[in-house]
Amino acid sequence: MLGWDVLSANCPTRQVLTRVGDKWTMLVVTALTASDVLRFSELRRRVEGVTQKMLTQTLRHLERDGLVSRTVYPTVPATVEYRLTDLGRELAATVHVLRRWSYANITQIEAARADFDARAVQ
Amino acid sequence: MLGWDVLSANCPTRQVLTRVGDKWTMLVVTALTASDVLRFSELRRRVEGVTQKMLTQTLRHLERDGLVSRTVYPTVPATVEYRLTDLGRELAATVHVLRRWSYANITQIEAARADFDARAVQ
DNA sequence: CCGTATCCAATGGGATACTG
DNA sequence: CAGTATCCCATTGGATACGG
Repeated sequence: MLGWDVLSANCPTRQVLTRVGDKWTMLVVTALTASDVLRFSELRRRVEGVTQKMLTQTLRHLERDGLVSRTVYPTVPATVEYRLTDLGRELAATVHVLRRWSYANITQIEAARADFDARAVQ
Repeated sequence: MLGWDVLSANCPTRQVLTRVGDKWTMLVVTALTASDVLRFSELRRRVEGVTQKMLTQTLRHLERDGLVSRTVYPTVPATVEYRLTDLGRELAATVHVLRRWSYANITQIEAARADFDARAVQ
């Protein structure tokens, strides 16, 4: 298949948007962008609010999709490092743009909401 | 507040990622990017699989955030047009990049998954 | 045609406890 | 330290019916 179309119900590219869209993916990618390599516990500290379960799940998904690589060192206790792959860094670049856009426009968005809600009361 | 940080638990910019991340937002934005202006029923046909309820909800959220404008013509039955605002088009540009990236890399991602799953069986 | 309202099933995701 | 395994609640979102 050469021409993908995300608007088609069963286009596999929808899965990418689904993955990117789940609660912690973009935040984990953002944290990894800033630090090159991070251990599990560091990642957990940086992504405020994420639970151990969800961080593990998010990292597994990213690893499965080839976006993050996982390196285990046989120390006691175990040391595990996570970093973005080349493919992951490409995604990170997009996420970065979205994040910058959010920073630049969140004020305008909140103003729009306030305006919308004010009209709705009438 | 000047320095936002999406990694902070209660940074309002997280809401942007939440909004972008819900199931139909990026698809609706994509459809609107391609067509400039669309009626509700046209939008519903283009975004395969979306239900009336979810399309309405997604459009309301986008409208509330100032990303989509809604125009009602007092015909019988009602005619309603949706289009991206200037702010919405900025978001659309980012979504567009993400979509292109998905098209370019979905094959590689699926290969990575197959590889990951094959190893997991061992 | 373009919604709103309701009900309900499925999924997502948090809390907690336990292991190498 | 870095997981895995449950349990369970909250939210998402689909199906259906109805209204302007």
